[in-house]
Amino acid sequence: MPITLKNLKQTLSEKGIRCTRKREVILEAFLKVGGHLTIEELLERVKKTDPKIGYVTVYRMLKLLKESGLAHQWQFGDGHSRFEKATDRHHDHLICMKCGKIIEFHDEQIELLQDKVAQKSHFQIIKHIHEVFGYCSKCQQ
Amino acid sequence: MPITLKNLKQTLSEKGIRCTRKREVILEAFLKVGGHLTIEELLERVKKTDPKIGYVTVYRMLKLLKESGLAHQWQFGDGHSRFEKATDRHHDHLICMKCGKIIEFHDEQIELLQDKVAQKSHFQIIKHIHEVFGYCSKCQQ
DNA sequence: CTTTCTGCAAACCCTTTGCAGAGAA
DNA sequence: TTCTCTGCAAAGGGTTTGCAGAAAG
Repeated sequence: MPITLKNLKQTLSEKGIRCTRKREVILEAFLKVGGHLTIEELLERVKKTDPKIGYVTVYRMLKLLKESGLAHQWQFGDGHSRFEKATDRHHDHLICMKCGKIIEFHDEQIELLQDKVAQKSHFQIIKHIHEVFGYCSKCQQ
Repeated sequence: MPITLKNLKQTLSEKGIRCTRKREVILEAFLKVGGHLTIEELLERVKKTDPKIGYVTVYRMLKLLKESGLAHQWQFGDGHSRFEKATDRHHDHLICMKCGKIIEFHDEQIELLQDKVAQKSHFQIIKHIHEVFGYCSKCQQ
């Protein structure tokens, strides 16, 4: 079941969370863009529809989505939280250190090996970050 | 070649970094403790030898070690930087989200598959982060 | 002496919260 | 009306820096 604006709104309403116009705008932007967004990045998109929406409203909306299990929060270590739709198929990234291009990848074999490693230590995996930094084809010298 | 206090000091001196008594104390503590230390944790150890050493001095020492390639800095997402002695061998981490335990792992096959993924996109790898979050054997219910 | 270190305090930067007015039900 | 939302401004919490005095070379 893909997350649509409609059923997302319903899920929220069932939890007694009001769906204001501003929250709709934030939801729409969040669903449309996809990927791992910082609060600032989402705010920027959202402002194109309604420039009066502020940082705090986006922040609180993402917090609600996270608490409702509809979004995941990531910390990649650059000091910015990143949020991702909960039902996005898991993927990792190749990140170009020069132009910032992001290439998504998913390798089932890597995931399986990772599971094996965890099993060896009786470790229960909840989530993982696998980010590869370097230079994309255009930025290599 | 294991990192000893002696050759560490030499490496630093070659870079024109002064080795004061306070820095020696910090170095000794850093080498002795091992593991993944936050600045506060290292400061606590260091204060047992010289209570007059402050947070900033530890902070700047770790920054120097990192810039000299003698320590690695990690961000595990709890808002605290963690520092680790540089080792010859690359490794990644299983991180317990409850007790904070850190299990190191290295899997050559994963690295090879990662190389393959990058090759497919003509991507030149410089470094990567592969952090697995979940619950260690003791923290599972 | 000259240059680099050190500690304090303050600046930073992102996140989080208190509060009064705005908006939904 | 009554409740929740929203935005501002300010507080938090860890990291980073400016500066004057201390210490190394």
